[in-house]
Amino acid sequence: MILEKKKIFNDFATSKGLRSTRQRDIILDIFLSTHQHVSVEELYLKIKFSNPGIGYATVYRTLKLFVEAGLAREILLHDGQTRYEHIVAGEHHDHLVCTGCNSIIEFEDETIEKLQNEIAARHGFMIKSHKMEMYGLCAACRQ
Amino acid sequence: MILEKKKIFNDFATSKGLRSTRQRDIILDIFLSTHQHVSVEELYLKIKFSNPGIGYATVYRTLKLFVEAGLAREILLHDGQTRYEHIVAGEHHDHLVCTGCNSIIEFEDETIEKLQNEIAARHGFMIKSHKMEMYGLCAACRQ
DNA sequence: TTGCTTTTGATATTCATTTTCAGTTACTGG
DNA sequence: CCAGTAACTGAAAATGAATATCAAAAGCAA
Ligand SMILES: [Mn+2]
Ligand SMILES: [Mn+2]
Ligand SMILES: [Zn+2]
Ligand SMILES: [Zn+2]
Repeated sequence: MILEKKKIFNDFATSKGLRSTRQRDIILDIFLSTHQHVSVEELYLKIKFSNPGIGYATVYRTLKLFVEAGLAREILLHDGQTRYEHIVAGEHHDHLVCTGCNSIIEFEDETIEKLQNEIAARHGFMIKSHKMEMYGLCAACRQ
Repeated sequence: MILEKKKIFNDFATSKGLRSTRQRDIILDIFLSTHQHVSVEELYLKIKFSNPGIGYATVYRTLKLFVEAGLAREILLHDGQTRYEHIVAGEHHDHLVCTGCNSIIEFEDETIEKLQNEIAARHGFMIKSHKMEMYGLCAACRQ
């Protein structure tokens, strides 16, 4: 799994003529070791802990490369922090975001995805990406 | 329609103990005269034109009041600008956003809304709001 | 190694939005 | 109608996430 993702990134880097650097390896390792929906800040702090030398800008730059490489997806919720999550091949999900405890529930719904495509088709629109988020209170936060 | 919205805001203001000010009246008038999806910047410039004295902060503050009053909805697309649109009672729509020409197509889909509620219910989640946007190219921009 | 190019990290900058605060204005009740 | 008081305003400063800058460092091909 992890080796596979590293290979994907290396192949991407090669095809783009990017150099192999210690920083990118470290950032990828640590990104792959995180759970879903890490903010840049969180990831930066985690990296900083074991690798104090790595700069903020490099983390930002590298995460964008992961997105380009198809390893990560950018998640913009309503807290002004960009988050990243792992892309699992052939899988897509959307989010229920609890405004009480900031937890995120993931869900998949084939029917909705299909309806989205129909709506787009009806308007002659070509979808490149979509976002669907529901904000509210999770079971625990409803007391 | 416009008078009705003004009444909604006045009632809201009264219920909250807010004072009636010239600035809020002007900003509401001009907001009501705009079309969908105005950015704060756009609205500010429009206001500035006829009322040079009104400050940026007041526009920001007042738009948030409109949201609270149920007159406006905040729209966060992915261009770093917060936009506001009019809320029409008993109506809800989502957006197709063209990344080519920045146009926005609105659509309603009862089935999707129903499915969203079912998903939320299944997770014991209480929805307060949701956002659904599809990004891509509109018919014109596909050439 | 050499030489060239990319990459990095510290720092400065940007840009939307929020906060601050002193002066102004709206309401209350006498 | 006025005075007192609390809310409101606008200019400017502050914030905070993200990006740009640029000199030094590192990767790579020969
Ligand atoms: Mn997710
Ligand atoms: Mn709309
Ligand atoms: Zn919760
Ligand atoms: Zn278009």
